[in-house]
Amino acid sequence: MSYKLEDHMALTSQLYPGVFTQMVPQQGESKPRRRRKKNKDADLSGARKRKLNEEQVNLLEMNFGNEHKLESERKDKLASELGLDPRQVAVWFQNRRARWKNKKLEEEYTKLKTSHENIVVEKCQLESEVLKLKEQLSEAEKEIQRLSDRIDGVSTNSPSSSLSMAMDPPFLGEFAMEGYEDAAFYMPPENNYIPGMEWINLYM
DNA sequence: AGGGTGTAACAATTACATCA
DNA sequence: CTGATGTAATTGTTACACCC
Repeated sequence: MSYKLEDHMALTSQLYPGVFTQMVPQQGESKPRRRRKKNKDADLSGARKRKLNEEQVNLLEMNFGNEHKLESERKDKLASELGLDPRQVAVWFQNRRARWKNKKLEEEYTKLKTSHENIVVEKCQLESEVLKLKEQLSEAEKEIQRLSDRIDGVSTNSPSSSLSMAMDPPFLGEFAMEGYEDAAFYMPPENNYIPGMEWINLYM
């Protein structure tokens, strides 16, 4: 039989190479599953042979490590090597794939959770920085207001001066320096630092 | 084209074993 | 003894290939 299941599966198993993803999950109303009866006639005579022994599990694990998918040829070979029914080998692989998938999902969840936590921390840091900057901006605005008021005061005392002249020292002529004790106002220090005006550096 | 059938894979569930 | 947990096995569903 030229069954091209692999071709179809290749498209749907991007997440877990070697393992087929679920077909479209059944959604909507889920039909009640028939319950299996307890097997009261279970083989109570001698060993139940339910648990696989360590050697069998080791070999199965090794094989699973190489390839999660189990072709029928490999299944039969493994089964005869392990002295198991091929059906048991198939079931073991099926269950093992389910466990592996669960583990991967858990890992993925942990990764996403960590990533989310980091982002939350970063968000907090950014928010506190925004608060700080807002505070600085407010201080700077207050400072501007203060200076502006001061200039207004100066212009009231000397009718001939104007705001533009006050803000533009070269036009103050020979009285320029005497009129202002606080030279820093128009001649910032070397480091350009003005208390409460740190923000201005952002634009310089 | 489309319905029937077989097959393989999977999720969900059950049954049993083991351990604290 | 009992509940929790792990795992082998079963059941039901889905998608696909193939045939008529």
